[in-house]
Amino acid sequence: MAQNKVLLKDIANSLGVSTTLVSIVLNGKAKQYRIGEEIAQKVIDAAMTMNYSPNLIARNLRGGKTQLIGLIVTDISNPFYSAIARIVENRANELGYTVVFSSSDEELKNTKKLIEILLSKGVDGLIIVPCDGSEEIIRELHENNTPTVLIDRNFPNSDISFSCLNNYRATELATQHLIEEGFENIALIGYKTRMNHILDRIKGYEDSMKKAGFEKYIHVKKVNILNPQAEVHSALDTLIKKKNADAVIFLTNMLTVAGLYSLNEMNIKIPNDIAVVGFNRNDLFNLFYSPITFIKQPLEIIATQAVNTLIEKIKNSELEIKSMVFSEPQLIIGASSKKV
Amino acid sequence: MAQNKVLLKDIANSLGVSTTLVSIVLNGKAKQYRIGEEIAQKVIDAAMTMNYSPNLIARNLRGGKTQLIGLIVTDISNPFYSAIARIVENRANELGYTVVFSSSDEELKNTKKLIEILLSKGVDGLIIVPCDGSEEIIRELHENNTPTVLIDRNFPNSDISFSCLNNYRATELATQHLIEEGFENIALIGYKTRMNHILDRIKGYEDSMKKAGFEKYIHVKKVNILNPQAEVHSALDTLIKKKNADAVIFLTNMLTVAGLYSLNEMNIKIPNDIAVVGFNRNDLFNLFYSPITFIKQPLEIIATQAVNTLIEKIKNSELEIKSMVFSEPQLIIGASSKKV
DNA sequence: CTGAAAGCGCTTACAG
DNA sequence: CTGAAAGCGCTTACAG
Repeated sequence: MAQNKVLLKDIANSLGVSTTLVSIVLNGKAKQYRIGEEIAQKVIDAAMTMNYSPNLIARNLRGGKTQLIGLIVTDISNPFYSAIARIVENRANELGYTVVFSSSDEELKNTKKLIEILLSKGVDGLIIVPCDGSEEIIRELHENNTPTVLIDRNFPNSDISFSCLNNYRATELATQHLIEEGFENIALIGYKTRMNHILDRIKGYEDSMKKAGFEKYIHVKKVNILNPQAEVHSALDTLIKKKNADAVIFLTNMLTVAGLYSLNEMNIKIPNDIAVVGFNRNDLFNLFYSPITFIKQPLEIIATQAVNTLIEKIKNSELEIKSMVFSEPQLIIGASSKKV
Repeated sequence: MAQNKVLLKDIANSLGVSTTLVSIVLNGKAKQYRIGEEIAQKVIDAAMTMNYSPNLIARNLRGGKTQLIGLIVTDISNPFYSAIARIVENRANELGYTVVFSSSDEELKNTKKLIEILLSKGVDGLIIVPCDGSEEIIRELHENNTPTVLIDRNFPNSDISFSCLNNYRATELATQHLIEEGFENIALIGYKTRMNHILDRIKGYEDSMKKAGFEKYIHVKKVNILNPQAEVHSALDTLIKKKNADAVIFLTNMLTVAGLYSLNEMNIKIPNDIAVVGFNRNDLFNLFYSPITFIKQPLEIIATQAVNTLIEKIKNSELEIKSMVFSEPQLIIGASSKKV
């Protein structure tokens, strides 16, 4: 790399000392090795004036660490994941790490390939939003002692650390709120998937409906996670026209946006014709003609926690660190879920 | 790094040949060095079965490349930049590269630090959204022969390659459209900056106003790029109440969103009280009660072009590749700019 | 056609 | 207190 031409050797030569000495001083181990104060200071000054910056590649070769962590999300251009990415970046930087990101598009084969690529680039560990079917390959990672933390989604009955939302509680909050507002025929739109985060959200809804005695109104529509627009549209059409739903909960940010497009198109008014609860904050929700009630995830906590756990694992590879954190959701109430 | 314990040496030993031989074969230089076909095949087979994957760190130390490129945006959680990041990622992957991203928050000192970090991680080149005041340090990069391409913004009178929008044309389109619709007192809200992309956008507007004989209606408000909300609010207040503006053009995505929040708060109706043209696509614009007319950037082209140029530079470091591309904007017309 | 050896820039036992 | 030397895993002249 064209830059950073100043080497340890250069500053050693200029001072007439060994590179060992310089390396020790610059790594802050002068005291430990009882290096003379004056000479230590001279080294530090020289490094400053010569604008020395160490070649991390070389340093890593020797120690086996790159201070690089890999982040695999499903799509970095999804605002939910880019918000997470930003927090991961900030926290990683604070701890001296740099982030390599990549998008799996919810595909197992992409996830597999990205893991391989990131490992060959020498990342010290991985933060992964796992896609459907990825449990096996992620377990292998874990068994190979590659520090790994799941984010946003988790595998139940697994030893892999994760940081995600208390998903059951999220829909419980939403459903109970709608019931309190006087809605009864409350429907739900989620994804077709075996992933736990969605299943938990569905369960939180179903249990709340049952508890209120609304079993008969339980309607769960599952759409394809890739390109949901068309299926969301027909699901809404059925729910409104056939099932007489008076409220609908969307299980993700993308589903909520897709739903709002459809409702606008169908000329269905919120909350007069149907009440809406969405997932994850979005400027759109606040500025919509009927501000959308939504489940807010504590992203800052979720993402920071994931990074903290990962780096703890990286630094203490001999320890079996197992951190499973569910963070609490919050319901932000707007006009979209108010009875009129 | 727990994985990939298989070394070049291991496969050399298992075959009773030298690491040199293995290295050559695995780098596809068997023909070039006229290695025996059978032995070459044996090496390849062994590498496969032993699941060898090279230590890129070591390879890079030797003077090779990391196939890693750095992307510095101002904020990865800004939907505009995360959209770019995704396209950069896709194109880079297609070409065998992986992306390390980071956010500068428009701060020169962050940009500087990030460049240093990314270089010390061994990236082969950089794609940068330059912030105000960063011309000097980026020129240094360029002079040090670090492959560098600017994206979204450019420096005029500079030899640094870039891929960005034809910014002058963007506001020319917007202003002419508003004028054709019958608006006259058209204001503009941009950032306080010396950066060229904003200056060009201002100029495109001013020239169009002059050409239409509306010099007297030229109002350019510049707000602080960090935390623009409060300043946008007071700018709009002045423009509407003091200057009687009948239309306003926002120069970025974030400014447009901030403007919509303010207009809602002030209970100003679009387009009845004021017409609006925004910048960059956003679900919000489409779903707003009065769908927002906006300038659409050909992001796919802009980002792909940046990656192509960067990788061309990386691969042909002896060539002086200078690629300066302005892509054409498109005006997507909604209800927000229609005369009522 | 193939191998021994040097070297990338750094860190860290090991001596003294 | 300080330095000579080995080694991290790989590539690439240089020999033969």
